[in-house]
Amino acid sequence: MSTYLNGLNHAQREAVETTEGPVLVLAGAGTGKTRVLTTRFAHILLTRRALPNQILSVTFTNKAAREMRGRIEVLIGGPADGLWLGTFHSLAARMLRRHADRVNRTAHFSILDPDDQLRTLKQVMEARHLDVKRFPPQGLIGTIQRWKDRGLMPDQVSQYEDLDWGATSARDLYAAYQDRLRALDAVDFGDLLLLTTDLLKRDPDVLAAYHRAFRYILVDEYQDTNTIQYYWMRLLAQAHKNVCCVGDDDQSIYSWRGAEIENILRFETDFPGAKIIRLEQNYRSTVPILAAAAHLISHNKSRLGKTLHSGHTETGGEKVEILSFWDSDEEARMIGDRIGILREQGEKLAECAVLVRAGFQTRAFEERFIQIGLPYRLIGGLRFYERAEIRDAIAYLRVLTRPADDLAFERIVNVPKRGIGDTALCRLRERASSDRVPLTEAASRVIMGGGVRGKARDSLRELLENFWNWKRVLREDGHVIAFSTILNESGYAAMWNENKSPDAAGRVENLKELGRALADFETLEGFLDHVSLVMENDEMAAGDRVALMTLHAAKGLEFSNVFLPGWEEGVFPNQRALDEGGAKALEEERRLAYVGITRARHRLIISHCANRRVYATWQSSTPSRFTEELPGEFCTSGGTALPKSEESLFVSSYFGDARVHVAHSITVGRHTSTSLRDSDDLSLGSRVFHQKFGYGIVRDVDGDRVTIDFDQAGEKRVLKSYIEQSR
DNA sequence: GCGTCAAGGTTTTTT
DNA sequence: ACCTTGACGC
Repeated sequence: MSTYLNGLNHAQREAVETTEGPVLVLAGAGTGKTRVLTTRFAHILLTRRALPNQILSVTFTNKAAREMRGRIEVLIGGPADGLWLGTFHSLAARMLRRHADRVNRTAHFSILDPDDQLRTLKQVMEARHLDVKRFPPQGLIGTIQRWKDRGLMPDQVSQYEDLDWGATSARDLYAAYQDRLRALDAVDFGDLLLLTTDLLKRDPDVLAAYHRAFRYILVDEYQDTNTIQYYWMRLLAQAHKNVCCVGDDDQSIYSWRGAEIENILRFETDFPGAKIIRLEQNYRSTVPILAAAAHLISHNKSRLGKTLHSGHTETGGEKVEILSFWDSDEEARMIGDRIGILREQGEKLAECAVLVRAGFQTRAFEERFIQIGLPYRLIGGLRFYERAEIRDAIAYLRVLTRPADDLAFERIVNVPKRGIGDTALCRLRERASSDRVPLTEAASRVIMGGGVRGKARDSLRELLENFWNWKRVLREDGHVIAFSTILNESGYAAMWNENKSPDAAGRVENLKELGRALADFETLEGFLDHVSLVMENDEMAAGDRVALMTLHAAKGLEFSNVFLPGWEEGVFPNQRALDEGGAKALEEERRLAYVGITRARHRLIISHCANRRVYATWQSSTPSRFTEELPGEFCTSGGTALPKSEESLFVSSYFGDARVHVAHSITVGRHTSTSLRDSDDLSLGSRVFHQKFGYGIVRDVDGDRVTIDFDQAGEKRVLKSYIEQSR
């Protein structure tokens, strides 16, 4: 009989067995969401409602897709090939390749990474003589991306939300950028969904074909879908409406990327009669951890309302620890030691995770873990394909397979150095734009026509000849052999082999790794997509290691022991997020804290530091307001920093010969922390002291920045937190 | 065309 | 403190 249904609770079972019609599963953290999704998948197969390739399963990350694939393979007892299972972007890419001609691309279009995007936009701006300094292209990329997230083509952007951008406007630059992408035979991440959705809207035949192809649709992490993802899903689901979306509004942490929590509310409107199932039995965490999560998230106002109950009968469990440390080095040291103790007690390192708010926080931990020889894996960070050597190697492959890919050509034309510099490249660009041909073609024309002379000409000719040879090798001997031929004959491999810098060896290793990965693919096309959409940094993935990652990267994972360091105002909640998004952002920060807490099964240790290094200087910091939002009866406090009551005392002291009002002054060893309280008002004309520039008079105050006329250094704009008032 | 030096920004989170 | 970028000189 159907053993795969055994052990499901009532709600889970309902979510699995309600296969027909629209279903929205509101699944709290640790309520068996993934289990429901995979069992539902298996149920549809085993009751012969559909074949494996007739189910479209969408996940948010590649990691989630891999895990789901693995679990499905266990359930159906065999390899799960040919499934339509992946991220929104990878599934959309797969569709878009099939119909590339309908969106003015070849089937071999390139998928640009963020770096390529930026270069392209810069070029577009420079072509219009826009000052890249006054109008930062990064900002414009963000604006364009958000428009794409909302499904807006350039001509659909209303003039009211258009922005002036020098002599032109953001919308016009968006249009020009899209034209440039088309000329490059390329798309960016956002286009994968935008162009696919546009095609499905425009072409009823294509849409109908997908309606026939997919009988069932499953969507994971539904709370994090943005508008374009929602349109895409709705278009595909509208015929049969057999769509099951699983999500948790309390774990919505991607609004900055255009995620719309409204999609959950919209679901009931767009799919009338949708069945709503709530999963509220938590099987993951102990009572104190659940209590901490529930207490914290109850401070949020905008929630759909969902109560998490413990699915366990036992009521024990260690209290949540809240620790105070002097600075981030001590925090890393103590957490490292603590993990060492856990290991001695028989805990697996792979069951320990350190989850941080922002990437820069991982450094202190990496340094400490290396020092004490604690094996760890850094998840996220610089992804494999973002490394320069990988991008270079890929660019060589792209130049050969995608003739219009000027970005790839420009990237490698002078790497390794061949004496083809700016002047030669300018000639090529001029020729390319006047003849309306890609750079590779322009290069051969310029050589013939004599536009470039000397060393540049010889090198360029040699490179083009190499291109021809490598293309032949690619055709005749396949991509694996071609890859090593290219690296050797181009001099690229030699460039790194001869490099004396300490990371050169690692780069050579990465190139070898790339070669191995290449061998896993039948075609170069499939591989290139894999690299830009899926490939992650897995060099340190194997073995029993502590996981070190951002909270965002931790979504969907669970660990027995979870450390949440850096719970300080400004770091978490993140000041920049609050500045940009206000009260709404605070709630999202709180949801992020909720995600962090609910990753823990047995042990949860939250910590904060009294001092943190910001760029080159020390700043004192106060514990995160979130620590106040945890239930006291389920928490204990500890750590090595001074107790909070003493810490918040205001102490008058002398600094040099001037009396200074010190917000917070703790002295341990040689460290002394002094700073101006945020609430301190600086009046114009008052005399202040700055640690680097000395004494001066306040001339202007702008938020946390102050313009000061220094006695010695002249007028400077400095951060308020670095100055002290002298009275 | 390439190397050296100064200046300025950097640290939010990701497909 | 670090890294990337641009200006300048050879």
